Amino acid sequence: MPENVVTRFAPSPTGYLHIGGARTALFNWLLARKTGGKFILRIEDTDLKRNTPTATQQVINDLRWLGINWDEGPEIDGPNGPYFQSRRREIYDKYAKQLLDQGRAYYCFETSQELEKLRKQAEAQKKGFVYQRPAVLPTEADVEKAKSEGKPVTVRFAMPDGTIVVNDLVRGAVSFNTAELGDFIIIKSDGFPTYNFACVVDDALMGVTHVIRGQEHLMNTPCQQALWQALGFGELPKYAHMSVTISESGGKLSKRERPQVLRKAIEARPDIYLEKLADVGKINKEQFKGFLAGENVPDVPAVEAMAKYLGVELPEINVIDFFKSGYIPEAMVNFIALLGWSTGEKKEIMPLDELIASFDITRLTKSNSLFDRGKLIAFNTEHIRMLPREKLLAHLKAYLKAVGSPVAQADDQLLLRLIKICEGARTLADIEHKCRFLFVADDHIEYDPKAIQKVLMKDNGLAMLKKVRDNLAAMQEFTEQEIEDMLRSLANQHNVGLGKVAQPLRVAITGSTVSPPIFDSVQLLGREQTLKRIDNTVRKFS
RNA sequence: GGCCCCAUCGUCUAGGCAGGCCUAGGACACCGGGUUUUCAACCCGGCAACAGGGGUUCGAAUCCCCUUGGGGCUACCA
Repeated sequence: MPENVVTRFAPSPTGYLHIGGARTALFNWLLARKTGGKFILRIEDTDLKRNTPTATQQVINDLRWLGINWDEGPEIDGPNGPYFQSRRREIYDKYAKQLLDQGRAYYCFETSQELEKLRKQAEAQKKGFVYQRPAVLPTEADVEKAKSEGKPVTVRFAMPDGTIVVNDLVRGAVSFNTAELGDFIIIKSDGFPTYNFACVVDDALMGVTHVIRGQEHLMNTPCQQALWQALGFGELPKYAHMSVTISESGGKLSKRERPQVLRKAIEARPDIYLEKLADVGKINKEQFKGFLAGENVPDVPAVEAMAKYLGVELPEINVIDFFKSGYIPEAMVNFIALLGWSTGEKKEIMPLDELIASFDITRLTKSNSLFDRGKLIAFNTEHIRMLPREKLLAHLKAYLKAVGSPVAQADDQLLLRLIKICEGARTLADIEHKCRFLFVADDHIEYDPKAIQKVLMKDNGLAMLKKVRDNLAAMQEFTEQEIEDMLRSLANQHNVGLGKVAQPLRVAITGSTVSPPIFDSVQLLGREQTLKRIDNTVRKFS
C-alpha cells in the first residue's frame, strides 16, 4: 500500500465497548499499524438521546486494555480535531449549507409520525418506503413559516438518479439503485447531523483512506458515496465491509443480549418477587416494567445486580465482561482477529506483533462467523502460558482488584508464585478460585458437601486425615519437598495411592477437591493454619 | 414486505479470483486412550464438511443459474 493509510474507529458513546466494536477497532488499527499509517479515534456523539456521559471514558479504557492505541482522538490531540462530533457542528452546518445552496439538499417539515404513516402505507403495498421529493423545493421563507408553526425542520439530501457501485474490498462490486435509496435526512430537527452526513464530512476532512466496518453499514455506503461526491471531496476512501459476528444464541452479537438473558431468567422464575428484584437493581417500578416489556434497558449495573441476585450467568458481550471473567487482552485480540480474518497459515495463536505483521486486508472473510467461547478459552489458556510473567502479573493484579478478590492482598512475590503453581490455568479466574483458600479465615472455609462425601466419609478419609495431621505436626522442616516426602511415604506405608492421602488433606484446608498442587498449597498455608484447619474439619465431620 | 450480503467438519477456517496438485488441510469442541496428588494443562489416536438441483467443461468445493437456508439494513440510531 503506497499511499499513507489513515483509518479510524468511530464509536457512538452509548456504553462499554462491546466485542463487535472491538473487532472493528482492531482491524482498522491493524491496518494502520501494518502500513505505518495513522489510526484515529473519533467519537460519534450526535444522538443526544443515546449518549451516556461516562461512555467515552469506558470505550477509551476498554481500547487501552486491549492494547489498541490511537494517534489522534480524545486525550491525544492532533491536526484534525475536535474528535467529538458534537463539537463540530459548524463544520457540518457549512457543508449542509453548501448542498442547500447548490440545490443538492432541501428542507423538509414532516413530523416523525407523518413519516411513520407513509412507511406503513408502503409496507402495506409491499414496497420499500422511499421519501417522495416535492416537485418544488421549499424556500427559506417556507422554513420560517414552518418554524413559526412549530413544525420540525430537517434537511434531506437530494439523491441523484442512477446506479451507485460500491467497490468493496471484501465483497467486490455491489450496485444499488438510488431510486430505492431515496432522499435521506442529513440534518435532524435538533440541528445535529445524521450519521451518514457527519461520517462523510469527517472522513473526508480527516483524510481517511480506508474504512473497515461491519456489513451492517453496507447499505449506508452508497448514500455516503453519493454525499462524498456531491460535496466534491474527490477520491473515495476504500471500503471494506466485514462479516458480522453472530452470537451463540442467534443473530448479530449485541449488547442487548445480556438484558435479554436476564429477562428470560426472570420469566422462568414466577416464584420471585418482582418488586424485590427492582429494588436489587435500584430501579423504579416504571423502569422495571419497561424492562420486562422488552423496551427500556436499564443500566449495566442494574442488570448485573439483578443477575447476581438470581444467580444467573450473563454471557460476556462487552470487553469489560471478558476482563471480569479473567480473560487477558492478548488472547482477546488474537481471537477476535480470527473472527472473519485468517492468515492462511496453520498457526493461529500469536502475539500482537505477529498479528500486525501478518495482517492483510484482502484476507477478510465474507461469511458471518459465530462467536465460539470454547475456542476463546483455548486461546486464553495458551496466551496465559506464553505471556512474559511480568505482564501476566500486571493483568492478574488488575483482575483481582476489579473483582474484589481477597487474593489481591498478596504481594508481587507471592502472586508470581501462585501463577507458577497454577500452571495450565485457563483464565485468571481459575487462579483466583484455586488460591482463594489462602486468604480466607481458618473458620470461614466453605466445605463442598460432595467433596466431604467423596473423600472424607469414604475409604477412611477422616482417619487418614488424622494420620496426616500427626505427621505434619511432627515434621522438622516445612518445605514442599519435605511435605511431599512425608505424604508419599505415608501413602506407601498404607499401601494406597497418593490421592488417598492428599485428597482428605486438600478438602480439609480448602473445603474442596480442587486446589494448586497439594505440597505447595500446604507449604503456602503454613503449618499452623494447616493444622488448625485439619482440626476444624475433623471436629466438624466426625 | 422491500433492498443487500453470505453458504466447506458442531464451531473458526485453508483451498475458490488463475477448474485437475483435494482420497478436502489446520485449529477449537467432542469421543477414546495415556500421564497424574485434585482441577486444569499435557501426550497419542479417532469422529466429522464442499446445503440441494440444474448447467458449462474431458474434468467443479472451485465458474454460471435456480431453490433452500442463514445474516444484515429498512430511523430525525450509529
